Amino acid sequence: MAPSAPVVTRFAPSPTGFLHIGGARTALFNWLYARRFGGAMLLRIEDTDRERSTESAIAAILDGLSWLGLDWDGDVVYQFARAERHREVVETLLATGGAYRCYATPEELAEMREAARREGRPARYDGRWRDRDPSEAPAGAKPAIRLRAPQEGETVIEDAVQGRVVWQNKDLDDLVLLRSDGNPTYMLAVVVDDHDMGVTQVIRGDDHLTNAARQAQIYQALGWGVPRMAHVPLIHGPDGAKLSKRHGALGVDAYRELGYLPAALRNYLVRLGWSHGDQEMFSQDEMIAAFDLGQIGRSPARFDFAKLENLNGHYMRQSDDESLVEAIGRLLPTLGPARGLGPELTPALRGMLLRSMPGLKERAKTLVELLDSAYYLYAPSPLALDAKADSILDAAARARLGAVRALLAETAEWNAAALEAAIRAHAERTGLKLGQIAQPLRAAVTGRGTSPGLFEVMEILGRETSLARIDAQARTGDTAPMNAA
RNA sequence: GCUCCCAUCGUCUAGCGGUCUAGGACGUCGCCCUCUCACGGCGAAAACAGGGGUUCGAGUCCCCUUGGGAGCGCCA
Repeated sequence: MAPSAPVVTRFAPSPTGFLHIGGARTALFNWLYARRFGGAMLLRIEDTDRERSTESAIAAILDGLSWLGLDWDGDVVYQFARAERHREVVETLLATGGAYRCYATPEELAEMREAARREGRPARYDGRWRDRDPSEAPAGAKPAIRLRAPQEGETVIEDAVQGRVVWQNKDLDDLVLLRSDGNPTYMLAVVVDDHDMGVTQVIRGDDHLTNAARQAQIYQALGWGVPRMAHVPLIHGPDGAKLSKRHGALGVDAYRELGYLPAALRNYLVRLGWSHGDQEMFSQDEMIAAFDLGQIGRSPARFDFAKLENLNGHYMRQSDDESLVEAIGRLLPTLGPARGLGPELTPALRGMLLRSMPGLKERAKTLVELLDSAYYLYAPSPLALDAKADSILDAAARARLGAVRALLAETAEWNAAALEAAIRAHAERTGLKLGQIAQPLRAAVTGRGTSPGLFEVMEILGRETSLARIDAQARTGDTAPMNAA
């Protein structure tokens, strides 16, 4: 259903850490909904917790959104900067009787909760200052300001995802709007900011569902309209438990370093909790055209790396060679050192990578795998053999290598077609299977048991390097195979 | 403990009372292709949590049980 008024959504992370995967999906949903209906997505940083908010977290969130390709409209709103306005709103509430001063001490509050729990009652503030005369206020004590919430009737949220959710007002207590130190609480700040920013549709994690009820009461006290709500189930780890750092609660920057493409992550995320019939693959435009709140599921989804990898492989195969080489280049500062590579691609390596990319990208699921599978292009000399290559190169294989070496050296044209023709002819002559010759050659030339097509590899490596590597393995007896150091 | 939410293959999901002997995707397992590994193609195993209702008819609606999850701060 298309909203009647212009749509305004917002993504409102608190900058106490990186942009995690659940936040990324929430941002994506907000972004898609705004784009779908020609509206705007605003970005608000909820930095009212001065202790835990950091500049680096803000930077990480902004970077993460940009990397994912999610842009926001207008300037970033910083919630802390709006504290004055929040206090002003509380003043009006105090004036109309919608709020009152509460002098209960933290000790009293703790006692209240403990007693409630002991007696099996819901833990809530008992309203002891709700109707007390201000003259009874302890001298010099700074009060917190609480909402005078309705005590009868019910509070209802018509949620686009969860449906109609009802709370009995007797189960909800008088929440704090302004702390005794004069700072606004989150509950108040969200309401005022969403209202002032003209937010028409709130889309957020369903850990906020119960907050929605309390916020609705604030809206009502203020005489403001409540925005439409959509509470999206959280993402769980593979074990069904809450996402932890071990399995998926990584920052989006970590996914970047793991070698995932933004397009793949977007596609994976959009299908986590949302569906459009049987469609699995979505270009950015397709997502926007198809997205709506009604197709979001109500049950939590588990994060599955295997599916993300599959999707990533798909998007890599789809990518043009040039952009994959660029993507590897951007990852080199973090991936290079461990692989004996500098922070930048040398022109020579870049060239070989580009020529090899059609064969390479077919076989890798991530950019990291892509770089590792190209090992033979940048391997230092002497080439290290992995276990598989080592086992392929037994005495018989090395002997065959010797025979093939001379024949390869004689081929006039060093290109894939000519090399293949020469080897095939040799196989036919000797009655060997192609694999009996190709596998030892592959092991000698790449140091691995698997690689892109052998003849393309040899063409790109060039005559000199290829023959040198074959020589290193063909000579038996006096030269031991080099094992990975 | 209290309040609220949820429940289809291992995983993501389609299904919005009859077209469901439940469909797709990932993963898994076979086979084909093949110089290896991938890709691709073909095929297989794999689910409506349990119990009551409602209805001519229930995966689809209602209730209970069980099992998950979230929230219960002068955190956000």
